[in-house]
Amino acid sequence: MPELPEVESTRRRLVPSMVRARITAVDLRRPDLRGPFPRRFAARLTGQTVNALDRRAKYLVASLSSGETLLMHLGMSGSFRTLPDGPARRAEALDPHDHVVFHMSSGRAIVFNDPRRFGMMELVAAGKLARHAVIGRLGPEPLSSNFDGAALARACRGKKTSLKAALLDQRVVAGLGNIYASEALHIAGISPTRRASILATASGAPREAAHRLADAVRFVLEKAIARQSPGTYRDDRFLVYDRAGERCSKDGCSGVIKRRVQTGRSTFFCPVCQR
DNA sequence: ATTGAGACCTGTCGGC
DNA sequence: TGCCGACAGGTCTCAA
Repeated sequence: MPELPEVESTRRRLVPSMVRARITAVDLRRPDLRGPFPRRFAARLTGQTVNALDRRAKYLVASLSSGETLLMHLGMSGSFRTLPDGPARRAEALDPHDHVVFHMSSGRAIVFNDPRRFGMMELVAAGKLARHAVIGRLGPEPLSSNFDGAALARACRGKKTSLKAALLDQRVVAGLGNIYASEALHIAGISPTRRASILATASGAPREAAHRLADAVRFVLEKAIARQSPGTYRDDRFLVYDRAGERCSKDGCSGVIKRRVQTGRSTFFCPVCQR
C-alpha cells in the first residue's frame, strides 16, 4: 500500500517507538531484500540511537547516532508494525514474511513485513546521502514549497513521454505512485495520455495546466494523509483508480471511467472530463 | 539522454 | 474443487 501518503503515515506511527530510542538488537530473518544490503547489517545498527525518522519521496530515512543513515523502502507490499519487544522475540509472534525486526530500547519491536520482497534497506555512510544514486536525483517533495506549477513545468519541458508516465518519474516529483497519479490527473481534468511537454511553453514557462496539475497533486496527497491519520474515518474510495466501468463522479460529467495500460501500469481516467 | 519493456517475487482473484 | 492467467499501490536494468 505504499505511495507517499502511506509512507508518511507509517513514519508518523513509528516515531514514538523509534526516535530517541536505541537499537538493542536487529533480527535479520531474511536478508535477501532488494538493494545493497551491507554485510554485518545487524551488527552495524546495534547500539545506535535513532535521532530522527524522516521521509523523502517513498523512502523512510532514519538518522543514526553514528552519522550514518538507514534508508528503508516498502516496495509494493511492505509494511511496518510495532509490538511489545518481549513477544517479538518469540517465533510464533512472527509471520514468514516478517523479514527484519528492530528491537528498541523504547520497549517496542519494529517489524518489517514484505511478502513480495521488493522492499529495500540500505545503510548509507555519513555525509553521502545527498550524493546517493537515487536520493540525490529525486525531484521536489510535492508537499514542500519547492513544488508548484512552475517546478512541474520545468521538469516536464520537452518531455515526449505521457503526463501519466512523467508523474510516476520520481525525478519529476518525488513520491507520487500509480494511484495518486491517476487521481491527480482526474482532479486537474487533464488526459493521462497527453505529452508531458504540454505543461510548459518552449521557453519552459508554466502553462495554466501546470498550475492546475501541481495543485491537484498537492490536494490528493494532503487529503490522503489526513484520511489515514489514526482515529479519523478512513474512506479509501478513489475518484477513478480501480473504478473502470463506473460513472465519473465529477459534477455534471456523464463519462464512464476507462482503464488503459501506459508503460506497463494501469491508468484510470474519464475520457469525457479529462482532455 | 530519454523512453519503454522486462525483470524482480508472492499473493489473490476471477474464469473455466 | 483445482488449475491458470491476469493483475497488484515500485523500481531497477537494459537496449533501442
